[in-house]
Amino acid sequence: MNAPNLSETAFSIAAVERDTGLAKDTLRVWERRYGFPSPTRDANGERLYPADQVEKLRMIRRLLDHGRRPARVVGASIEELSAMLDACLCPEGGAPAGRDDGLLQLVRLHRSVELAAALRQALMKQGLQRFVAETVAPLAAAVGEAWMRGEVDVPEEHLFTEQVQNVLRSAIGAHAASAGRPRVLLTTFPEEEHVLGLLMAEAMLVPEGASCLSLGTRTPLADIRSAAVGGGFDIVGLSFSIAYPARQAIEGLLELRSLLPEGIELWAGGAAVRDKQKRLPGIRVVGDLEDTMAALQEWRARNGAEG
Amino acid sequence: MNAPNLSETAFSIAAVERDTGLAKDTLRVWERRYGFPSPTRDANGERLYPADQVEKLRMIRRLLDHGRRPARVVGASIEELSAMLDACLCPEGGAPAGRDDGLLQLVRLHRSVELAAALRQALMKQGLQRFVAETVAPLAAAVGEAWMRGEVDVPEEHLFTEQVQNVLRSAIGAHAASAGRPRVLLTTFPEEEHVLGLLMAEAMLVPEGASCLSLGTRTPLADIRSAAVGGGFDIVGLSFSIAYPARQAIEGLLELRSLLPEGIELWAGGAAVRDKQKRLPGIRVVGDLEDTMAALQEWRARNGAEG
DNA sequence: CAGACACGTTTGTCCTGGACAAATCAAACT
DNA sequence: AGTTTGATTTGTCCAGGACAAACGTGTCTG
Repeated sequence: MNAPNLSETAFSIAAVERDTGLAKDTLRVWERRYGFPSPTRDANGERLYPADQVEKLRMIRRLLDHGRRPARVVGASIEELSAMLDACLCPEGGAPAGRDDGLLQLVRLHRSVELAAALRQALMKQGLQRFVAETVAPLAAAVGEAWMRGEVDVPEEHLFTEQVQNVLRSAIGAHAASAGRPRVLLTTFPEEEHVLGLLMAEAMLVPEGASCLSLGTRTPLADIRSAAVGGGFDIVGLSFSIAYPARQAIEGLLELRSLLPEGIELWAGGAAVRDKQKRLPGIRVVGDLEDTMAALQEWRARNGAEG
Repeated sequence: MNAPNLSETAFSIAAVERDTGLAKDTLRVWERRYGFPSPTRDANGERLYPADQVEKLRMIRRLLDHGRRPARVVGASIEELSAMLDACLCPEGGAPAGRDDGLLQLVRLHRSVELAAALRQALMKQGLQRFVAETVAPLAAAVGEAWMRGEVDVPEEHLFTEQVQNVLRSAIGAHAASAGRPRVLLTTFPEEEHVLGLLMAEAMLVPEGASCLSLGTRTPLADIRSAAVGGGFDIVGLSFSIAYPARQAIEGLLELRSLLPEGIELWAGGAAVRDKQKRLPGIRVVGDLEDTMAALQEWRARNGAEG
């Protein structure tokens, strides 16, 4: 009695917007067009979404992030959605997690203390760069896949991000602040809030003697420009998660490119820009973490003689 | 020519919502009622907000966060708004920044390397808890004030947050993971993305032997509940920045209180809930960082004998 | 056969103008 | 001084229409 039955609680349209990330307008227009969701109404005629419909909406959201289109997923049954989520992932490799299954299990089971210990141990054993490339990146991919499947939820994803952040920030901070070149400014666009990509990039570059400054996530374009120009940076690095719309990434990158002086390079990495190099003239698309190192070598080859 | 004149750029209603935190509905209803903002229209009849109006909206937003009411601020001139902002801040202490002026200057001037060094030095000198209470918290307040006055902008605020985060996460990570009581789960509500409050709380509690787990920001209510229950936590701690609407904080806290079993305490801290204790029965409002320690002592007095 | 172009469809976001409940303020009252 | 009552302010919700950008598909070309 103290804990209300979750199956009976219902959510306002504002609550659903924040829990699913679907705009109020979108929720209303789906109802009009597809007949789903079909919320009840309170005494004042306002929508009340039952918990199971909210859950279904969250599954739909995940499928949309993977490129499905609404007409094919809004209105499908729970079972069909579940099947689609499986189909989204299976073809891309039978056992994608591999040796990191242990860590993924720790995330799943909320074993935060053990997770932190295991991460630190791996860091000690591998060194920062290999730790990022061989442990953190695959684990992040595995968590992302499990998230897509609905096997991990918000708290697990947060737990994972927090623990990795703790370890990486400590490790990066342990390096003496370098005055070396290139000077790299790292951040994301205003709609992107995933920070791990930035930290992984920083962790790869700092041991090489580059001088990195991360502004964290969600920096407006104009502010990226002024920070880069005012701070005397050689390179601006942007990170994009898989949820970031590719179209928006390209548009934003081209605009930023036109804002920046030619002397400052623009690098972009992450799932949203992979394989988009040809549509991004004047921008260095960094395919993966190893490619980051290659890009750094190239920069030094270009600028070493003159700089 | 290469850099478009900022005074000529204009923003869509969605961009203004993102930059000011004012909902689209609110922007439209203000225009209808107060005649401000008064955006132009594009070829398609959609609102286009000039940059100076967006700037004014940001000032208005700051005043609303400080308790002013819309009728008195929407429609005032820039000069009047500026005067109100000064009046908001001056009475609360002539020289609020004091000894941290030096650090604030480093933030203002983007001296990231010096800032990081100064923070680490202060940490070494003061120890973690005093560092948080005497250096980080006043500096955060000073940055917040400067933000309110418009003297610092997005990049400075990000720079500050990142550097403090680096130092605090390193320091917290340096403590051996404790198995002690109480076990505290720290996070924020979905609309709140400021993380420093959580880190400061964690930095105060961990040296006392409490066992803290931070889930980071933006955790849905239902997930807070399941993480708290499943993880065997004694206390759930929520952090609210000054920008968080007090009404929404109270509503959310009461709802979460009803979701949590009685055995788990609920603590709330931050500007948005200060002095709201009487409206929050069953919830411990933590006034400031010292009060966090007091609350911890109280918990141990209550639970030490039996637990 | 890869890639560029044109065309119909899908889809998210914006619009107007009305409505109302919750929050707040002001005044009268124990 | 604190509480109750009534008037006003204010944010959010609703309906239903509109449209441009994104997308899928088929066609043509080198």
